[in-house]
Amino acid sequence: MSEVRPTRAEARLLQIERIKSTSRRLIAEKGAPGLSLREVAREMGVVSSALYRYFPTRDDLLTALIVDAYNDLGDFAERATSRVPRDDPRRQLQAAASAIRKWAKSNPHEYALLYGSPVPGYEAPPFTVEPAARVALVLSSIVTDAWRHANAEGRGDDEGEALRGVLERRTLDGVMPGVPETARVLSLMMWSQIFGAISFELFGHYKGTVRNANRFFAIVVDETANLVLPPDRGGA
Amino acid sequence: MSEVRPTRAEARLLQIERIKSTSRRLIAEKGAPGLSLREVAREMGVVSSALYRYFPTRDDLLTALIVDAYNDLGDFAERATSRVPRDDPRRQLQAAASAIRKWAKSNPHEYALLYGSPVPGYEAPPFTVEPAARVALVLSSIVTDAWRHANAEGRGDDEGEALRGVLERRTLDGVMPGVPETARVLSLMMWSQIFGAISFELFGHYKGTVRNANRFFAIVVDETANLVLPPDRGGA
DNA sequence: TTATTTAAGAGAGCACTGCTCTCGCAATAG
DNA sequence: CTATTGCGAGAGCAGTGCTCTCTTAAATAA
Repeated sequence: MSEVRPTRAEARLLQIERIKSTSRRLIAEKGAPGLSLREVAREMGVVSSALYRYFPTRDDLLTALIVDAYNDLGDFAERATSRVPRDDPRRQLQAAASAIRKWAKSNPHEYALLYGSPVPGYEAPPFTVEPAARVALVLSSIVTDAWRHANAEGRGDDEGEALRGVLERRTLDGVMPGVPETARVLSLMMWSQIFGAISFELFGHYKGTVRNANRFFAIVVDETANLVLPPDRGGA
Repeated sequence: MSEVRPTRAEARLLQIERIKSTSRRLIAEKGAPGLSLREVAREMGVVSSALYRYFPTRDDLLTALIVDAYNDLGDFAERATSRVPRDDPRRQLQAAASAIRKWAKSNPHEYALLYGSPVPGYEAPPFTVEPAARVALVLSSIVTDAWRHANAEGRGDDEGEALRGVLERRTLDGVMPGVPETARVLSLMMWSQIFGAISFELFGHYKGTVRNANRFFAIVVDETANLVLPPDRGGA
């Protein structure tokens, strides 16, 4: 009979989920900085102090939402990538980038929470790092796979030599094995380029200059793909 | 004798300047979202309601600070560019980009105010557009000058043909006359690339991947310069 | 100069915020 | 059955943006 009425632990998880979902709703309406615990409580028909049983502070609630959002975006990008055949890394990059942009445009306030100004004084807890890295992982593994299958070489090893010390070794050796140093550096560049373009579009900086944002973004992704992908031999 | 004691209009401008400078100081310490009118007033030894004689609302004060910051950044980038000989557009781009990055790292909270998440519900007043465009103008005129002096052609006109309709015509025709459509599009790409890289660095997204941010940024700028500058004929 | 209009700061007050604390009630554990 | 623990309610504190009224002083008009 412990199923008709939820046990205490179940009820707790359920309530946490309810808090997060109404918070997400309010953020979608008014943005994350304006999220008010009291309003969340009001929406739930509960008094504000009750929320502190679940999240000791407003920042903790925001952190939980950030982690969820990172995972949501990561899932979305992963699924979009996996729908493209592995032997077409260029189209995989396009799919991943488009998915990221689509997610951003569907969840602009959550995107701003992840990639906009960090809250001053807010230090991201360590457990947010891994979910945050998932999107970057999607992009970097496309590049890694492409190089693995191409068996090609970088732009010249003297250039690779000149890049010694630019990147952290330990983190990237595990993620992008066998990729020439040049392509690794350019992958990070691609990463910030994609998010930079999305942020500029979403935050209104393109107003007055870019007319067709879809096509502009496609060009941006294609150009950066030229930089990071191995030179194809005879392909289309 | 109307100089020992300032006239009313002078005193007003002086007080406005005092409000903005203490606001800037507080923003530098705690970030723009946490800026409190009451704290500004307290710091000035004045009661909070007095500030409303000068700025009808908190957003208006922030807008004034944003305009000042855009102009400050624009000046800074312009001066840095002008210190480089006109016949070396690559070094001009590097100088401009480095200046932007330096300004951002010296004024991180103001940078976040300009290029981070827009305040939800905050619509940038029209008079902020021109100061905001100044930095972009610095970059685009370097590219424009380079193409003018090179007298070169784009990457092929079929490609330029394919780009029809991507950009707004009127605004860009006045700013980048004589530059092939491809280079125009890539200039906007460079713009968002530079700011994307700076934002990622400043907002902590490179933690764990980029080790030497200075060198990484130099590489990013150099690579984007390859895209936007006309192919040089025989130069170093 | 005198009278009048105008600008500016002081201070009280309203509705809101995050957060703390105490108090009861109900579900769980021993 | 009793003791413990978890949770919601409610009051309260210090802070916020913003409005309103009152008083004083400066600029302007007569």
